[in-house]
This record gives sequence, C-alpha cells and structure tokens, in this order.
Amino acid sequence: MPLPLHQAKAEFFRMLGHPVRIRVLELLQDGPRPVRELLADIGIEASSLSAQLAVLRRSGIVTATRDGTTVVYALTSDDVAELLSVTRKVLTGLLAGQNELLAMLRDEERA
Amino acid sequence: MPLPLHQAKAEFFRMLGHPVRIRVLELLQDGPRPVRELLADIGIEASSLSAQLAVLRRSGIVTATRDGTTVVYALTSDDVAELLSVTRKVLTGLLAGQNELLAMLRDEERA
DNA sequence: TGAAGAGTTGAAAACTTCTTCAACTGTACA
DNA sequence: TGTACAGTTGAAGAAGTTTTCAACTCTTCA
Repeated sequence: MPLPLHQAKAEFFRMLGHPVRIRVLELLQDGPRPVRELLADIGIEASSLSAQLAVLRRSGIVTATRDGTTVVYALTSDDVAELLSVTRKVLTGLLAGQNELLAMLRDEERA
Repeated sequence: MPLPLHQAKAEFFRMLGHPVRIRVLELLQDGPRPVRELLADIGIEASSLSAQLAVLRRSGIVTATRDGTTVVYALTSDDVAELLSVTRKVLTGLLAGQNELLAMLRDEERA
C-alpha cells in the first residue's frame, strides 16, 4: 500500500510510454547496438533519438558505453524481453475486445 | 517493424503511467470493487478518481457496471496480474542497480 | 594543431496530461 | 414529485513531455 512504490511503478511505465523508446528496447533485445544502427532502423532526427535514449538511460533500463566515436547501447536486464512479451499478450486481449465492439456496431448497422 | 504497433504499445504503457491507475489495477486483482471502496482505499477527490477510472475504461483494461447507485469496476483480463508481477521483477532490478551506484558514491566519499 | 564526424545537450514552442471546481446524470426513497 | 446520494463530466489553469534547431563535446585522423 505504500504510495511511493506506486509512484515508482507509474514512472517506470511512463518511461516506456513512447513509440521510439519501445522500438529501441525491442531492437536491443537482439543484443547491444550502436546509435548509428538504431538511427538507421528508426529513421528520425538524431537529436530526437538522443533525447529518447537519455530517458532510457536515466531510468537505468539501458546502458551506454563509448567505443571510439561510436556509442553502444545495451539492455541492463534480460527481464525486459519477458515484460514486452506479457505486454503483447495483454494488448492482444484488449485489441480483440475492441474489435468485438466494432463487430457489434457493424451488426447493429445491418439490423 | 510496423510503426502503428509501437504506437499502440506506447499508448498502453502511458495508460498505465499514473500512481492512482496502478493502485486501482492492483486493488482489482482481488476481484471487482465498487467505486466507493476504491475511493476509501485510495483517498483522493472523487472527481480525480473518476477521471483516472475513465482513462482505464477507455483503454478497455477494466469494465464498469452499474448496480443501483453504485458502479462496480472489474479487470477484463487475468493477464494484468502477470504484467504487474513481471514489472515488479524488472523494477527490482533497476532499483537494485541504482542502489549499487549509491553505494559506490558512498565508497568514493570515504576514500 | 585543426578539421570532420558521432552523438549529446539546452532552449523555445507545440502538445498532452493532471487537478480542481462546478455543474450534471441517474437511482433510490420519502 | 422532490430530495439526497453516488458517480461522472467539462472547463480552466498548472505542470510535464516532445520536437526542432543551434551549439557543444569528444574522438579520430590528416
């Protein structure tokens, strides 16, 4: 029941709440990657990606290490894969539920 | 690699990104609850709770059913418990990592 | 040393989210 | 019918987030 713990959980989810950050975490599941590659895969402004990477770094979910002029990012925990997998499962259920509603609306229309 | 899917995942996490909403989901894990009880447990303004419940409803992760003058909320999916459980695991790792840094700072101080 | 490339950061503007307060809807019960 | 209670909603202001652009740091290599 401690409020600060709910606060921490909420911050964690907010940290995940951006399409580019999700994309980065998914790419890092296959192993560490230099910024250059993330940039090529995602295709947004470098400074915008940098800002999102900074959010991930601050949370501790990824680490950045410099190797010459390139910076390599990596996940700090293997559990991230599991988190994304469970998320897919829950999301599948939610979207299925929404499509059911859509189908019901369609049926009303036909009546 | 579809962008709209990352968008959907990000929206899902943003939906979870509020302490009151996390609290509500945790309370609903033990079964459906009337607003009155949620209100008593959480202890915020009724209108503020209502706004957060509306966010959860809109996402489809909970349902609201009216029974007389009371409205009862329930989870739509059992998988939410698993999601929260994996989150606890990842968060445990992150916070442990931060405490390690804290410990290192303390050690530097002593040197 | 200095020029070039990789990545990061700061500031301003656009956008989103949260809280509060007042007004509203729906149900029960006298 | 009308009063009271439970819960929701809308609007306005405050606070936080994201994007863009320019400027900056760090490393390499001539």
